[in-house]
Amino acid sequence: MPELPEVETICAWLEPRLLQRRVERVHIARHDVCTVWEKATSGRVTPRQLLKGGRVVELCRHGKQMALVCDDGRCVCIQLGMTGQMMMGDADTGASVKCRHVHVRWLMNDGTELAFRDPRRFGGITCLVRRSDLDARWAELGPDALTIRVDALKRGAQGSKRMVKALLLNQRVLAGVGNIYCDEALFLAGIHPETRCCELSAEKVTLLARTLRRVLRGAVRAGGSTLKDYQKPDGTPGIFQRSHLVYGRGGEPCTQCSHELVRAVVCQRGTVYCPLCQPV
DNA sequence: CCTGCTGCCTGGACGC
DNA sequence: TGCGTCCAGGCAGCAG
Repeated sequence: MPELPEVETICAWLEPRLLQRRVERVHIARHDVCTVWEKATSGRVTPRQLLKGGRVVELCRHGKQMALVCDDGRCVCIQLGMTGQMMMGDADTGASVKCRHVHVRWLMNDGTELAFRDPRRFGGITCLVRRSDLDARWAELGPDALTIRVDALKRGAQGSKRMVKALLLNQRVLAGVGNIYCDEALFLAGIHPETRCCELSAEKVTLLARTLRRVLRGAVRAGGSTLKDYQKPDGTPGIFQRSHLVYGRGGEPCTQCSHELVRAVVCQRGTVYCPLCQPV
């Protein structure tokens, strides 16, 4: 599932292939995956709202969201949800042509095609009219997790009785962390996922911020984690899944102490941790 | 403010 | 081979 490192990898791959290209045509196979920012559902989204005729001047990311920005300020903000993919290739022979669940295609003026595919449709596309709308949308999220600072994390944790896992997964506190990197960071920081935020020492919060940045940076370097659906826009996988220490390893021995890793449900999410290395 | 629950959605795994 | 069932989980919305 795409979290911050996967989206960052996708953006980095797409940027040189999209910048300065013009969107010649937009094909919308499913209108219901598209919404217009701060507009009540007033009919179907138009190709123009999806950047038709615009020149791409910027690709950016905040947390798990990515956006294409055109020279006239129009933007599309893309959330990949659980199973969303961006595919890019030749408009006639690229992989997306014969794929199911491709909901939107952008045909560029150089004969390439960008496609949004999302079998389970937990993701979606938001159209924005001005570049400043994108800033407004992203201002509702917390700071980007890749560069999270200790004081921002402290503010979220201070005096809060919620569990630290809930804190890390809350995109308004910290943007970009999902279930995988949450569990990985908590393991490496030696923090039990059910620890109440107010019980965390200042040292632990500092360690957690540093660990989050380290885990996410490492995952970006590895091109993200490919479990099932995620792939880079050219179809190649990431390799960070090989580095997972707890995620998907319930029942296996802990890499640090050999004790059996526990799988439990925390915050309604499947959660894996080491009961010895991550004491309550 | 917080937690916990539901619903959205498909594909893969598994049991029979 | 083909059913039925369960599970994965990001996020919005709602009740308590």
